Amino acid sequence: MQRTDFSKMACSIARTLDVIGEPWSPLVLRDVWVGLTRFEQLQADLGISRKVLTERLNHLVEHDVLERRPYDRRPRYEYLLTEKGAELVDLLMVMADWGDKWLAGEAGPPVLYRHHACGEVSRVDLRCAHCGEPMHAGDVDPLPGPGAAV
Amino acid sequence: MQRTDFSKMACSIARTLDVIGEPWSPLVLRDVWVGLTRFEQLQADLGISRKVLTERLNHLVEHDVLERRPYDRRPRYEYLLTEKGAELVDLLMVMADWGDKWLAGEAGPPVLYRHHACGEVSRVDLRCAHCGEPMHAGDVDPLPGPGAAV
DNA sequence: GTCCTGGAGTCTCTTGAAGAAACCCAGAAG
DNA sequence: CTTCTGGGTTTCTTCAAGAGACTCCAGGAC
Repeated sequence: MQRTDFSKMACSIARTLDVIGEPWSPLVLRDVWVGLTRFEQLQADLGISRKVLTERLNHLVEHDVLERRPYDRRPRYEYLLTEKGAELVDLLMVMADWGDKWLAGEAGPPVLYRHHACGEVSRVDLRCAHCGEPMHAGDVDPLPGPGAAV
Repeated sequence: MQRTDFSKMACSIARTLDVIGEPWSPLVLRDVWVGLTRFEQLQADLGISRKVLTERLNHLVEHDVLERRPYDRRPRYEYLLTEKGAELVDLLMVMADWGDKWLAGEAGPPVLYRHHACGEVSRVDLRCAHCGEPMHAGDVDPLPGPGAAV
């Protein structure tokens, strides 16, 4: 694929893609989130090639999204979400929400989310951290920030 | 790449990836969002190969995320966000937010977002659509939904 | 000790996608 | 009638993804 290096771009979207933009990476993260934390489990669940799974796991560990931890004396490891990784799962929830709305079809969403705080099956809602009002793509103006390109 | 077909999986994350998971697609969407709507503009800004740009644009149009529209009598077209596409930009904002927090480094975020409603530079916040409390990956339990696999 | 098993990778080979860059086509300008 | 410009298409090369066999290591059975 001769992948372009997104990490150097002055764009947080591109930089994020550099971490989880490769094929399978988000699904690996989802699986770890729901408790499939071992190599064999991930390989079986995703049907991904072992070589690519190895590469993805290493990449995610390098970027401090997953932590590789022995779970037994033998060469047995499991992969756990770091704090950085857990916040990426927020992104996955938003992704799932869009898919639920636009791609689920007749059958309805394959997965529902029960919110601990209220106990209800609910959806995620994007709000302004400052005023609390809804904040969507059309509700904002992008402006150059301190880290903008020269 | 012999890309795996994510669209058949009973997972809204995988299905969403089928629409914008290919390399460059999110960046194409971002560019269209900020007003780079024409083939030449996109190609110049991203430095993407023309062939791949053609493929991505066609794919996004097929999936009703972008709309291809003539802007002159001649063979001149521009690409615009549909409603479905605009909601994908919400996802990009969350992606940018994560990148701002974890990958921006010394310089700070390259782009800031001013919220129309309050006029402040702000960040996006994930809340429960039901109770309004914060809703993050650790605050929910996933359960099988109506469209779950058999 | 020797054998067996299971987890966690590595290696090899083939196919196909990404990149680069040249080429093509329609309509307008001169 | 030639040139220019936007919007692609074509060709060719390189490199990543997929498939699946093979390896390595530790512990337990014998």
